[in-house]
Amino acid sequence: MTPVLSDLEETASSVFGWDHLRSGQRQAMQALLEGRNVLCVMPTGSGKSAIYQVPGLVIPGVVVVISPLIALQHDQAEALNASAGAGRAYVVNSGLSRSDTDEAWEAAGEPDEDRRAKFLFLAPEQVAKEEAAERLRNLDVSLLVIDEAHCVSAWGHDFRPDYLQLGTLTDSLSCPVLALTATASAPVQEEITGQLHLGDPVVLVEGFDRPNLFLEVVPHVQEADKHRAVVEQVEGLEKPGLVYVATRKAADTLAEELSALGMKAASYHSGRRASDREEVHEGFLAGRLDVVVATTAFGMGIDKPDVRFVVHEAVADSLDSYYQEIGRGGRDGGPAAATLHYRTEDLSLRRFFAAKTADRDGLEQLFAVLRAQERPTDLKELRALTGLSQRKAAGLMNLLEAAGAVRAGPDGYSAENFPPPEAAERAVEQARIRETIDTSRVEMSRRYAETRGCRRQFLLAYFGEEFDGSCGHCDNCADASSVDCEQQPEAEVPYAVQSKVEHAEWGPGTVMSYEEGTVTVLFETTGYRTLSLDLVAEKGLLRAAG
DNA sequence: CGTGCCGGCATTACTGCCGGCACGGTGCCGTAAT
Repeated sequence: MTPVLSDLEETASSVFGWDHLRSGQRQAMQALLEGRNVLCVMPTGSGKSAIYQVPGLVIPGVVVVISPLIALQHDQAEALNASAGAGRAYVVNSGLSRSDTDEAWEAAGEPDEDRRAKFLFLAPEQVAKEEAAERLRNLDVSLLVIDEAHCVSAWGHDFRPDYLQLGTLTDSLSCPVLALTATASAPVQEEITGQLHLGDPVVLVEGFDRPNLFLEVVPHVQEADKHRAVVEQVEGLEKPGLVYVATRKAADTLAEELSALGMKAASYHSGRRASDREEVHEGFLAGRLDVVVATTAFGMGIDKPDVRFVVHEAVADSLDSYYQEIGRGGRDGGPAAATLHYRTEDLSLRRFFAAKTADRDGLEQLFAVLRAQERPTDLKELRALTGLSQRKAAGLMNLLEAAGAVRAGPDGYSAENFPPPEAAERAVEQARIRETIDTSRVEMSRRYAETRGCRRQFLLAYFGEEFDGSCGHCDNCADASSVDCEQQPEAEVPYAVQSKVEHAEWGPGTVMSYEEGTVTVLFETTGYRTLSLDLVAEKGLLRAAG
């Protein structure tokens, strides 16, 4: 018997104690019951997890959740195991003993529905292993969930290449797929659904605007002055709050300084011991800390309502990251400050991190080995033949695939008919395109920091949302002498926002926003570019496309 | 690309300045040494 909406509401109420489901949650669950793939872009704290937890209990089979951090997986599994009737939840990762791992897989494969594990949490690196993929294919999987799905786009290209291998997994399972994230601009949404092979997905996006965040940018010339300003601001602000810095060392130093001033401050970054990180995380959530000074490592899994400020001592690498980070402020709806202390020099570190150097020899070697195979070959076999690590092999293969030099099929990869040097060259070109795009994302951070217009309007335009007039709640709007905080008149807009255009040199792109006589377009191969509207009109630089 | 640390040197002060150079962010995994 096919479950219906009333079954979901009944389960939500009896198991989790939620008396009614929000409309977004209901729509997503309904679509999953109909067997559709779903991408949900909804703020943290809006009950995203319910979207898989409730249907998971209603539909027979196992819910497989791909989640980026093991610590997060444990928290989620524990929470599920703590609610009576929620079914058993297991995690599988490298930290488990052989017997614990076997126990989890056996519980998930248990034929008796009543005794079967309902939830299985894994990192993408687990499912990239052929052994685990095989085990998954043999399970009765009711739903595949990709949690924190923006990681596909943010990390898949280099840091954690196994994220881009998840498309193979979605292809091999016949269940619906649910991708969840709190923040994703339109191009990031497209990349998620594309990379995960979500054919014809239902995309549910909830409003991005956070009107209670006061957006502010404070420009500085000298590093020392900027640092002093951060310390002074944080000292004066209502606690608790977060400070984001660019380096581990800066996190430690600033946390010490703030502590010396009498604040309960701690640093958080990946260089600290796991136990210390856990203590900081817990301490912040429990209200034992006033301030956490952190690198980008801190954030996922932080759902604390009363964060009163998110101060940045350096620009973020993109507005996607920035919005994610400031979005941790003011979740209770109360006022919160989102202040960026800005120096143009800080952009160089972000550009440095955006730089990618592809391993041409490695690409050529991997491609040559694949081309010598007579039948499709999976990554495990190719690793055995080349001696490459999983991470390295996956990274190279992602580039070759993006370059169209290899094809992924159900039984593995096959090489197109290119000479290896040409395949490598095309893949190197893909890495170059990626670098250009990432650098242009840094450039959008710069434009946000330097805009004299309404910052809320700028941010929302970046995320593809229209916003009429000025917000009255950013530094530029609050400043009466500010030159321009008004919406551009509609008449001056030659192409609609989100419409497709084409540039003679830069190829196809999507119109993102208009500001102060310019138009910003996201081009597929060169990233964000801002053009003067006068020049566009005069030289006919853009034309409407498909 | 920019920062900050280091050694060297000049200084005539228990400091200051300069040039050169290393380093900089996110987390899985699995294996080896304790």
